[in-house]
Amino acid sequence: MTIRVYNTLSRKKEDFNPIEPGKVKMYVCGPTVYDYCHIGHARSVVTFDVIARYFRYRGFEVTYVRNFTDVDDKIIRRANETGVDSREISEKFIREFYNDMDALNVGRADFEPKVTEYIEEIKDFVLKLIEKGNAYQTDGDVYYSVESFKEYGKLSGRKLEDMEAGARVDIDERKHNPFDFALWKSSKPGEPAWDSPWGKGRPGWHIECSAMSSKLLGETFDIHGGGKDLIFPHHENEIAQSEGAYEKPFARYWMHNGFININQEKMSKSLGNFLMIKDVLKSYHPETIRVFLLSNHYRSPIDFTDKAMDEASSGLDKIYALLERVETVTGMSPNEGGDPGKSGEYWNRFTEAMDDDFNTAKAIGVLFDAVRNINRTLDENSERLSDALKNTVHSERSDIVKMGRILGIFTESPKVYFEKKKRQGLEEKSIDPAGIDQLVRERSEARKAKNWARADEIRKQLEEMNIVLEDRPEGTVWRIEN
RNA sequence: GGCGGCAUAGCCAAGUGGUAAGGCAGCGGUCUGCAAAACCGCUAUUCACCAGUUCGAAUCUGGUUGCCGCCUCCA
Repeated sequence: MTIRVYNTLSRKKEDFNPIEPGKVKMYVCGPTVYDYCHIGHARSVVTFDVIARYFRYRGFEVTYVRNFTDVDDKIIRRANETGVDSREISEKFIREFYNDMDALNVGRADFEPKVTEYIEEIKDFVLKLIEKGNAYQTDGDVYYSVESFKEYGKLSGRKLEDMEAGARVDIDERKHNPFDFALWKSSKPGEPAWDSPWGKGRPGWHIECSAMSSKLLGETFDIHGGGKDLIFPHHENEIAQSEGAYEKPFARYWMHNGFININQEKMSKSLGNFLMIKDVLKSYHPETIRVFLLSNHYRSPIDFTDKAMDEASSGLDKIYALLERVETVTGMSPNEGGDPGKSGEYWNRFTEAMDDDFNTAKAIGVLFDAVRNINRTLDENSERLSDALKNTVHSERSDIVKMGRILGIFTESPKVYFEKKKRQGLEEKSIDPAGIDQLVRERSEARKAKNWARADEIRKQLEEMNIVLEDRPEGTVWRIEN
């Protein structure tokens, strides 16, 4: 079974055929580090994290590159606004990026290049484009001539003529065509600058990805990804640069993730509704965020709402509860299972879903099917679980754990997961757990004495505090409702 | 103005020619002192609307309506 990938370039799903059999080389545009990461960054990074994980589990040798843009107008602007050195700003927000992404259990890419580390390569690239007649110098700036690349617009489906009609483009007399873009920008005093044949300056926005990808992955590589908004102009311009310079296809498959809305509104500066990852993490378990993100197909828009997050949270609780149940009933240790050699029915269905353009939404449906099936088996055999059924349960649980490894969830033991969740809920609602425990003890005494009236009274009292009790054979446990 | 996307039950959502996954919520049941959790059953003869292609369409074609994105260095 081959993996199918939706290619923005052809606007179709295609069979994935790597350049080198068994190897995947992918480049994903990372953040410009001038602020904290918002939930939209999380979607992009988590999406491609899962894709890279899945390729690896499917036996591919993956080389994954995700860059940091650490020289950029926005960083400089932030530096000017705050009086902080631009280098300090970029370093700070790279640290913050790692804080957020580590929390979200995002794996590191194989290469995480920064623009400032590739200045020489970038200058060479610009020189090459000038030599080939794709770029021209004017004052201390170098521009790419879009008219020199006859396929300009092939990714975004635009034509230069069409765009000129209604677009609002800055009129710059020095440009041959309004859509020409900067490869190298001369610097003002105090701005980050490097010596170059064109004077002191810095790279333009698009050139870094062309330069770094060719250095790390080659002139042609398999997958190039990023957010939908990057299709134009960023990725269009990368194609113009790289194919202009090397005269061969740049990336074979272009993958773009959709956007996140907040309560049906686009995140925007004017609305001031940018939702930062670090803030979402205050209210929700990181795996809840992953489940939320992966519950929709990566190309569809998704709407971030408290309700959607609560639903994701309930779903995750249900699965962790099942894992805990299996652990209790069969004595299977928390991290046991996930044997890659063995594959059960659910695992097979899961890979079918993932093979189809990484359909994590469908894959999560399979996950819930597996959960229900194990619960059913355990319910129907609550008296005694035969060895044969025990093996079935083990195998199905093993499938679930394997799926979790791809999706980047179930990394905690159920016990720790529920404890963490409880702690977070207590903090948010400022509830004192000792008081709850006291009431629960009192209720247990009442129950022992068959004083049901008192027991129910306490249950009711706790219910009003959003505390739900569960009387299990081994004792009463409580949890906070969302 | 140009380009593109989307419209599936109360809500979220998968499904690109073969007769509607899954989750949340709701109702009924099993279990329970009562609950909770779990499980079982029920909840879209129907996929925005109209026409067409086809033995057969949510899925393809044309049109209509509605929503959204990009064309502003916002993932």
